[in-house]
Parts: sequence; C-alpha cells; structure tokens
Amino acid sequence: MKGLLGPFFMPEKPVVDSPPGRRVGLEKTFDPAHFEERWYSVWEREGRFQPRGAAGSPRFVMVIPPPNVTGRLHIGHAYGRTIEDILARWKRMRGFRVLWVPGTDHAGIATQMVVERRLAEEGTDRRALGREKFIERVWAWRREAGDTILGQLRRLGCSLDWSRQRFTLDPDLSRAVRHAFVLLYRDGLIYKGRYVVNWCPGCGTAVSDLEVVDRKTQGTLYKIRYDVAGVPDGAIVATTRPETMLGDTALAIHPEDSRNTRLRGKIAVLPIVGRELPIVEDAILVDREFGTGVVKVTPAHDANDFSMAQRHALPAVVVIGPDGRMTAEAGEYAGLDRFEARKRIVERLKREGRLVAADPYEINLGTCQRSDDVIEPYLSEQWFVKVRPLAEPAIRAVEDGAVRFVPESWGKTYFSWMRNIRDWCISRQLWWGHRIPAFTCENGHVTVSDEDPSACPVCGSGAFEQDSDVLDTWFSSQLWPFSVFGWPDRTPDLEEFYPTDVLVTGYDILFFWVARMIMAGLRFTGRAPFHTVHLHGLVRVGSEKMSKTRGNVIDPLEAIAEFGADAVRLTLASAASSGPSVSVERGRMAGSRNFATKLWNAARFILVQLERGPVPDSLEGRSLSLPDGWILSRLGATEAAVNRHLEGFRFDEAAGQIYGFLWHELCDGYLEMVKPVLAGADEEAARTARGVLRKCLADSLALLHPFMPFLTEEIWEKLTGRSGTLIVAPYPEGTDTPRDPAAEAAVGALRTIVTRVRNFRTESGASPTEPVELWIDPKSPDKSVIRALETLAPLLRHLARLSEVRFAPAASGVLQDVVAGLTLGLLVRRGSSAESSTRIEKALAEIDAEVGRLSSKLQNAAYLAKAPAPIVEKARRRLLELEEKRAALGKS
RNA sequence: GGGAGGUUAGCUCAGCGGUAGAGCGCCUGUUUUACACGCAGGAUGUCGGGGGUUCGAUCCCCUCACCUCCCACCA
Repeated sequence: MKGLLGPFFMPEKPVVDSPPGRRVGLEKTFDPAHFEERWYSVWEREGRFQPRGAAGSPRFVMVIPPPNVTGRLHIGHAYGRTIEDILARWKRMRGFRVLWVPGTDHAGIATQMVVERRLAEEGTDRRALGREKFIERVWAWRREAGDTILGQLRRLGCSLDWSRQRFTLDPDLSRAVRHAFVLLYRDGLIYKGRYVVNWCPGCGTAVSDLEVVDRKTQGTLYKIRYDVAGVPDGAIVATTRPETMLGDTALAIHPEDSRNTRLRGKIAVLPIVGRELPIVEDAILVDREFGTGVVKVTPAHDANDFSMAQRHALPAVVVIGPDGRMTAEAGEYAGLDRFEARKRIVERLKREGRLVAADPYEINLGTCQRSDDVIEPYLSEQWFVKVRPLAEPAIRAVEDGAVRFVPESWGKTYFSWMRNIRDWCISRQLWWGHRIPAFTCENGHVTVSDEDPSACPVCGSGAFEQDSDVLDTWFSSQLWPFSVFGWPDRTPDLEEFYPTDVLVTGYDILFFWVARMIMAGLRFTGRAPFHTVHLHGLVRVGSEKMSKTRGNVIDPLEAIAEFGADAVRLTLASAASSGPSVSVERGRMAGSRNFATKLWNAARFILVQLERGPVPDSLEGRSLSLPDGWILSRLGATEAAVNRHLEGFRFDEAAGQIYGFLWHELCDGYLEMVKPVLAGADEEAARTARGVLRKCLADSLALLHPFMPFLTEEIWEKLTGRSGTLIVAPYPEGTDTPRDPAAEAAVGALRTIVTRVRNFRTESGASPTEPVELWIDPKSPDKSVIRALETLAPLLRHLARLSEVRFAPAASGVLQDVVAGLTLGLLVRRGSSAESSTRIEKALAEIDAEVGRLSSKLQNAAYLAKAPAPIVEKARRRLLELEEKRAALGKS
C-alpha cells in the first residue's frame, strides 16, 4: 500500500514526548500512517468485510459503482465510496449481515484510448497490430495498471468484501452479458439496422445519445441559393454545416407554406455537384416559421433528414466518412478533412455568388464525451435496443415505490427521461469489450447464441463470421447488481444477496447506469436491483468546478497522505448535502484533522484517568452527579440523532452531531467539570466519573467509527484491550442512556453562567486570575434550578474562577444581569468600575427594541387568539425575563 | 422550448412558519498539569428585489433578477 502513495507520503512529524512515567501509549500528536494500514489488514485478515451472522438474518447489500479498471481514485470516487462505507460499517455494527461487492469496469472506449495513445508513442497503431494482438496489449495494460484504484479504496478504508471482487470482462460476467444479449434478441428487443447515429471520428465509433455533450459554440449560419428550374430566384436554404450539402438529395417545404407555393413540384439543382433535387413537401420536419421555409435534405448526415428521406423514398449519399474526411462521393473534396472542406465549399459558393449570407449563429455543437471531438451524424449499420418495452416496468417500479430516490426530486428527472426514451445504440466499433454474439454464415444467415454456433440452423453451413463490433460498456454495467453474483445461474450468492439494498452514485449517471440497471434488473430477474438509490452531488472545490486547468484539483491520495484517511472521510461526510454540488476545501480537511487530534488527546486524558483507580463495569445503581447525568443525557440524545440522520442519508448532519458532542460537550464541558472530581477526595464520585468517562469514550468511538474507522479502532484497542473489534461492536442507539432533563437544565444554566462570568471578565478588563464575586438571586421562578446550582456551587466557582458565590440578591453598586432566567450580580474587586457603560447602553437598547416588539405582539388580540398557547407562553416568559434584565442592568 | 436546483456572516455551506447557525477566516486575551491541530471571550447578516397568504415569513404562494445543471431543438 505504501508504494501507492509515492512521494506524497507523510513526512515524519516531530512527536512530542510525554513526561516520563505518565505515558499510556498515546503520544501528544499522532501520525495516522502509523496505524491506518495496520488496521485495514487486521480487519481483512479477520474476515470482517465478509458477510457475518447466520444466513437469513437481516442483510444489507450494496455493489460498488465499478470504477474504470485502469483509472485512479479521484475525489468524486472518494466521496461516494466514503458514503457507502459509512453505510456498510453502520449497518454491520447494527448487526446486519453486510456485503459490499467490489469490482471494476473494463470501460471500453476509455481504456482502449489509453492503450492506443501508448501505441502511438511507440509509433504504431492498433490496426498494424491486429485485433488479437491489440487485445493482448490491453490485457497487459490491465494487469499493469489494473486494480490500482482498488488499492486506493483500501487506503480510504472501504470495507469491501475482496473475496467477491469482480471485473466486467471476467468469464462469468461476460457470459452474463452474452446471455442478456441473446434474451433481448430472441424477444425482438435487439435489432440491427442502418440509421443515422452519433459518430465520433476521433474514437472511430458510434456512441449513444447520452455520450454526446452539447456545447454552446459560436458558429455561422450560411444561406445558400440553389437554382430551381422555372423559378428565377431559385430557393434559399440555410445550414451551419455547408459541407453536408454535397450529400443533399432533396429540398423540402411545408405543404401549407404560402411563401413557397411557387416551389411546389419543382426540381432544384445542387450547387457544385449539379445533382437534381426534387422539392418534397413535409409537414413534420419543416417549420414554416423558420428562415426561408426551405430545408436541404441530407439523409446520410442528419437524423431528421434520414427519417424524412424514408417517408419520401429519397436516396442517401454518404459524403463524410468514418474518419471525418470527405468520401469519394464528395468529388473534388474527397479526402479533405470535414472542416477544411467546409471552408473551401464556402469560398467556392462565395465566388459563384450563391452565398447569400453568412451570419454569426450560436449553435449547440455535439461533442464526444470521451474525446471532445465534434460528433458527426453518420449513416451506418448498428445494433440497437428497443427500450420502450423495458422502460415501462421501470417507470412503474419507481411510481409504486419499489425503487425510491434519495433525494426524492430525482424521480421527476427519471420519469421525464424514461417517458421520452429512444432506442439505444449499443454497438461500438472498438475491439476492447464484449464482442457482439452474432454470427453470420457464408450464406448470410444470422445466428445469435450463448455458445459459438457449429452449424447454421438454417442452412447447416459451418463457416461463420462473428460481428466485429463490441457492446457499449454500459450494456454490461447495467447487469452489474446481478452479474456479480453469477447470474444467469441461480447461485447461492444470487439467491441470498440479490436484490441489493442501496445504490449510491452521482446523479450524473442516472440515465447512463441507474435507469438501465432498473430496466435490466426487472427484465432479467423480475425484480428491481435495489430499493433505494442515493444520488449524491458532484464534488467541487469551493464553488468552483474542479479542473486541471484551474489547478484546483484535490487528489484524495495526496489529501490522505497529508491529513489522514479519517480526516478526509470526515470532511467528505460533513460536506455531503442534498444539493447537486458538494463543496470540499482543504481548510475543511485541516479542520477534520484537528478534530482527530482533539479526540486523540481527549482519549489520552481519559485513558490516564481510567488507570488511576477502579472503573465500574456498569453505572447501574450508582448515584450520578448532575454533570454525569447531563453528559450521559447529551450522549444519548446524540446517539439517537446520529442514527436518525443516517437513516435519512444526512451524513453531514450525523457527522456534525458527533463533532459537536465530542468537542463542545464532552471536551469543553464534561472533561473540565470532572477534573476536580477525579483529583478530589471523594473516591466514590471519582469512581463514578471514571465510569462515565469510559462510557462516553466507548460510545463516542463506536458512534464515530463509520466516519473515522482507523483512529477509533486504534483508540478502542487502548481502551478495551481488544484488538480490531470496534468494527463489529454494537452501534450506540441511545436506548441505554436515559435522558435527564433536570440535569440538562441545571448544567445548561451552569454553563451559561460560566460564560457570562468569563465574558464579564473580558469586558471589565479583569485578568483571568483576578477575583470575581458572583451573586445568584434565589427568587427565581425555577426553584429546582436554584437548588441544583447550590449543589454545583463549588464547580461553578472552579470553572468561572470565582472568589465567592452567594445565593442572595446582589448588593447595590454591583453589576446585575439576567441570564438563563437567573438574576446575577457580578463584581470584580477593584476600584475600577465593571463593564463599560457603552456596552451596557447597547445591551439596554437591544432589550428595549425586543421588549417593544414582544409587548406589541402580546397586545395583539389576533395573536393571542390564534397563536398556539405554548408560543404565547414563551413570549410572555421572554418578556418577563427581558424586563428583569433591563431592571438588573439598569441598577448597575 | 421544457424541467430541476440555487441566491443565508469575509469564504464554503447547514437551517426552513414562531427572537438567525456551523466550519474556516477575523479581533482580543491566554503556554490553566489531554490537546496552541489548543483554551477563553468577541465582532460580523435589510436570510437576492418586489408583492401576497398568515396573529406571525429567511422558511409557504406569486413575480422579477441573477447563477448552476439536465432534457429537447438546433435549416
């Protein structure tokens, strides 16, 4: 693993030594690299990533969206896989039989292009090598670079069951692909035909509609005059692609267009070429409103024109070839690149006076998702899936809730795409992929079968040629949730683990993959492949798209080396929101790293305390102090909230709950409160406190484990003496830690008072050690809080560094204020006055403003009549408190 | 042309009918014996503009402006 990180590996940090004799095995700061890899191999060795528990017990199954086999982990992968791993670890700890299947995709075009680039560097190409040799080269590259990304997922901590690792070109998965093809073909849902498809001249293959990316581009709209026999001024047509005119075989007008009745039934002459073009009438394609109302018809290079040509029995002339160069049909332009031909044709039209106009025109240029080349509509023989019959059940599955999207709003997008779905071009003119299992015998009979045919079922011939095309990569990916389990065989894994439960992926492949998996799952297995799809946003750096040109790319492996895998994971989980983009910044990584260090040091402190005396096994029956009750209550509330948020796929909220509890309640709050108890003479109280500390640490580690698995496992070992077992420890759900509202109220008041005293110190310019006296007026509406505070007085004195606490009305001349419903008096023993008068005036002004608002509200009859009673009551109490506060401050 | 989402503190983002939140950044103080990757205190918001519904709107409805993205069209 280490090798993968290469030069980014973390430099040795200076480790600060603890004083001798105080060491409990944890250093002041830590290097995640010291234990991350170790724990991963422990888990793996112990089989923790494999489904555990009896078969038949509740299970939780996911399949990884298979990354490109030769790809590298980018931040988007890291994000999605972190979410999946959080789910997997959470469910595993809750006792589910968890299976998360890893694997990779052969990624047809992408992988083939990488290898072709290497060949080009060697001064050769795939055609020189030949199909077989080329495929061997790709396999060699796959062996060389393949699975790097899977190693990187280990580094991230993903608890994938490696014993079930799959690759889309594995023999059994290839068999599934072939079988799926055969089934669809037999059902008449796969057909072959000549149609205009999206052709990428750079990749040399057809691509599907989804693989074409529209890009707004400044182009030119050329208006060209064609001569028409018997019509003196001819006809003017407009085009953004003049080179295609060489393939025109007709002009078209709208049958009811009064502007062009003179063109009816006439014959036009194609400039340059001289071919006669019939003028046809077509109401479907021609828009009477647009331009001159006359359309050039180029059946071989425009999908709409092609369908019109079929309606009117027009021929098609291919003038641009698969390499993007003009064909022999283009006459003098043959062999020219399409864009060069465009330039020359425009020049010639200009010379001949046929170019009526060349206006700037914004066009949506179709480009290849993979290579960025301009897509050329191209008439060729391809294989298609008739998708409509597959889409209908898939639409119903989402309608009736068999599959749900999180967030729900994606349902709309899904429906609108599925309801307007068009046939899917699945053949690719590539060599790397699943070859189409169609065999043509010497007499032209086509056989499609699971096994290579030995004799033609029609004529008995034994001489076959297999179709040279391969399938679109997504054709195999759509089978992934069941092909990984051995489908079409009814394997034990398929029986037990299919359908899966949750699919987690970016919304960008909703159509490419998710929709097709639902269709394929229903078609081939009769069941939807998962019940929940969590579509997450795409990762951005701040509000910017991540891109190499901007230089703002965050490499997750670099980040792991710098901050640790746990910090990267926590950052990604905290950034997760329901929106379409997820903002990740380096500053947040550092924040997560700081949090890890915070936990580390808190654990260090707690572990020392636990060694100083006996720790009760259970808190049952022990008398708890108010701080004990408070922190346990907060712990329980946190546990419940975390589980609730995980149920709702709100990883940011879940992470935030744990972060806030650990840092601001356990560390800032409880640890400071128990220090005197731990050092004090009351051994029973200290013992209880140790029990509480142990419980809080143990639960926090468990709670946090899905987010930060390595660090928590490391500390867990020190805490429990059990190695590598946190991953299967029960997940805290807050059910065994009862809420204690009284303790929460009392300690809440305590903390508010402490803050007020500290603030008073700063405001009055007192040094941190200067004696401050506090009065608490016992005439409070809430007697129980006063009683509680009386027992907490020593603690209050300690935390706020008070010289004295008196439960009495403040003496005159002392600053008075009301916080948490309590009237306080504050005095710093010094000649100088307390807080500055401007500050008090400002506070008074704010109070007056709010009192004004509240009292007018409370005089409003409509408000009193219609607002819910608790709300009104709250407003009344607030007003009372404000008035007391005003009075108190006024006395100062 | 159709659709989805967004506009909240300097930055990145949560929240979403009942007195505005986090992280980072900023200011002040602080080596208090777990942690300076820390502790303590603090400042900062006409919650995009305008209407409406409501006792009450950052939150619901309408409208306008701007920004993202998706689909379709692209002679």
